[in-house]
Order: sequence, then structure tokens, then C-alpha cells
Amino acid sequence: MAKPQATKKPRAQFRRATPDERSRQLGEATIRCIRKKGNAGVSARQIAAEAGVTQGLITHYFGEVNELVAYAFNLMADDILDAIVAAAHAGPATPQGRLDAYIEASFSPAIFDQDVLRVWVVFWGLILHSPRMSMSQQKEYSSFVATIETLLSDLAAAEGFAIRDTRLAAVAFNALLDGLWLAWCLNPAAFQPEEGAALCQQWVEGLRRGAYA
Amino acid sequence: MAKPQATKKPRAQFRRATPDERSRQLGEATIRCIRKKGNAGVSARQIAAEAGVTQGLITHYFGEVNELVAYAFNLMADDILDAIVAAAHAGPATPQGRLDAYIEASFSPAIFDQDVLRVWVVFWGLILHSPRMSMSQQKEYSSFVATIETLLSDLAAAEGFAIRDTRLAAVAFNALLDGLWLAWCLNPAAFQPEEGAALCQQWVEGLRRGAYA
DNA sequence: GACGCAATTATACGGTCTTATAATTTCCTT
DNA sequence: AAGGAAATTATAAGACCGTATAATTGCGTC
Repeated sequence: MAKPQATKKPRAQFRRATPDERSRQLGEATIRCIRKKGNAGVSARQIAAEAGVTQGLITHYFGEVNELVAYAFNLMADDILDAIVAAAHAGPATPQGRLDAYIEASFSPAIFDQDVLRVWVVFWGLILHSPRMSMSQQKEYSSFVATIETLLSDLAAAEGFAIRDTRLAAVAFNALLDGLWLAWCLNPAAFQPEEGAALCQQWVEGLRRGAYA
Repeated sequence: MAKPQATKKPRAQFRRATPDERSRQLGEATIRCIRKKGNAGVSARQIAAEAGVTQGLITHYFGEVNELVAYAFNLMADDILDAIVAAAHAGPATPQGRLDAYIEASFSPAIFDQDVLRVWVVFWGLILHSPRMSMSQQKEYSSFVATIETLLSDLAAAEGFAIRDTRLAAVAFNALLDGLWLAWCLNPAAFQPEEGAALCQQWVEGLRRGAYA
């Protein structure tokens, strides 16, 4: 038996890409891996395979896997906030209309989605263990609360009711949204998305009636 | 150099235990491992070492690690619910008093604790991937909501205000609690625990004022 | 069109993981 | 006090993982 000319093994062809292209490609592959397998999907090998490249690229661009995951977190959080804010601005140009649109967008299938929570739970786990991730989270959280704060404050001004501490009210509203999202994703039988949206509206009704004054 | 009499290696002594003892011992070791390292702490080797036994016992009693983790989840969830319910019953024997005590207990350092969330995040991740864990979660969730539902319904009866759907109101209240817990643990600078409790009280005030009628 | 640098692939090493299996010990029963 | 079933330990096999290093190739530049 002779294996004559195969002295050198063939090597895969590849295409060079810019750092931005590769980073985003790897970041999106990371999110897809986590969507599919949760924590079990976070591995340099799997992510590289999902992106169609070799593991070395992760080391090359991010040094270690955690750094790539942190990048993916920012990518996804920004996308979600952008989508919700865009939805809010696309609604009727009144404080009430924008807040309604914000709520509606939060309960839309793109976000009220088990797969999305699956990704988020992995991020939470990392935030609790990595100062690097924690810093990113604080930034993203502030953006969410600030956005809600503006919506609530505009509504209060338009309708003439008082809120003692708008920032805290926004914290509560955001917590209610996240809590409903979490509960529904873990157990979709607990309530209907529309019921969740109604509960948010009722929270706002409490605000109107001076419960937070 | 001679190693004369050591033909047979010594074997560790051990004590037989009842299935209940061992299960609980392993379950508690599991929780300690997760508290310390999150997902990274979920491994048969580490848990067995933490419990001071060998890995074989986990296979012997639980078959696979996931089954042990599900057991640990039930253990911890029951403990927490019991603690909060006990606190509620220890408060003044009025609807208002019990609800206040429930809120206060929820924001106590034993629960409003990063380490506790760290454990919970791991459980959430598993719930989203394992039907077995999901069933446990649904049971625990129902217990929490039912408890709150009773508290709210008693309060409404005592004070004479209306709630259209008490179950949904309880879902919202629970979501608010979980959302605040999550936000604070991920970012303790976001607000003070007392501020969180106040936000819950204000939610109840909205209930009183008929926002959920 | 050849050159050379950086992007990318390929490969190897040491470690931990899960599960399975065999050997040993405890303790209940008689 | 002896015997035996079940609990427990010990060990091994095979897979994956993260990181480091060397080899190759794409592609801008001269």
C-alpha cells in the first residue's frame, strides 16, 4: 500500500477580514451558540465552528473567550435597547403613546422569547463573576432606566400628576418588566403576554393615581 | 530502595448513611458549590469533594448530576418559601401586617444577596434546558404566587377595595419582587434595599387606589 | 509580479469532565 | 459471631476544553 504524493496535507482556504467584520461575526456566532445550548454552548471550539473559523481566531482577536462573550453581551443589549427605543419613537408622538409603544415592544415575540432569556441568563451568570461583564451591565442598565425615566417624567408632566422620585419609579417599572419577562419565559403557562402588558398598564395607572407621589 | 509491605493500598474509611441523609448532604454541597463558582461549580467531582465523598455516590443516588441539581433546587426553593412564609406569619396578625412582613423578609439580607442570585441564575439556566427542572420550577412558582394571592386577597377584603384578577395581581407583585431582586444583585448601586421595599409598598398603594380593579 | 507581514489554520499539551466498572467495607440479620 | 447484601471507594477510559506554538496563506505594497 502506497500513499505516494501526500507528503503535505492540504490546508483550508480562507478569506481575510477586517477586525470589525471578524469581531461581529464571532460575536453573533457566540449568541447563536448560547441560544442553542446555554452555558454549554460557551466554548471556543463550538463558537469557532459556528462561525466557520478555527479557534485560533478567538485568541487572536479577543485573547480569551470571556472577552468575546462580553463583547457579545454589549452587541445584544444594544440591539435590544435600540429596537425598543425605536418602537417607542415609532408610536404616537404623545407621552402616553410612547409609553404604550414601549410596553408593547417589550412584550413582542422578539423579546418575550425563551431563547432570548436563555442568552440573558448566561450573561447574568457571567456578570456575577466577572467585573468586566459587571461594568458592561451597569452601563446597559443605566441606559434602560434612563429611557424609562424620560417616558414616565413626560407622562407626569403631560397629565399633571406627581412622582416623588422618578428614577426609583423607573427602576420599579423596569423591574416589573424584567420580572414578568423572566416568569413568562420560565413558565409560559403562568400568564399571557397581553396580560403582562395589561399589568404594566395597571402599574402606570397606580402612578397616575398618586401611589408614587 | 524498598517498599516492602505496601502490596495493598489503604482505603478510606466511611460511614453508611440513610438515603435521606446522603441526599440532603449532597444537595447542600451542591448549593455551596454553586454559591462559590456558579455554573463552573456544577460538576460531580467538585460536589463530591465538597460533600467529602467520592463521585460514585452521586451516580449511586441520583444517576446523573442534573438530577442532583434538580433536587438541590427543590431544597433551596422550599427553604426560601418557608422562611418568607414564616416571617409573614410572625408579623402582626392583620392582612396589612402580614404583607408588610412578607415584603420585609423578601428584602432581608438572607435573600437579597448576590450569592443567592448566583445560585438562582444557575437554576434558571437549567430550567430552560431541562423539562425535569422546568416541572419543579412550575410547582415552586405556583406556591409563591398562591401565597401572595392569599395575602392580597385578605388585604382587599379587610380594606374593602376591589381587584379584578387576584391571581394576575399576585403574578405582578411577584414579578416586581423578582425584578428588583435581580436588578439589585446585578448592580447593588442601583438602589437601596429599603427603597426596593418602598417601591413594593407603593405598588400595594396603587392596588388600594383601584388601579387593578 | 515578487515580497513580506499579518491573518488564519493546524496541531499539540495538560487538565478536567462524565460515566462505567471492579474492589472493598460497613452494618444488618440470623 | 459469621455471612451477605448494599453502600462506598478506587480506578480507568474516552471526550472536550483552553491555551500556546508553529506552519501556511491571503493580500496589500513596492
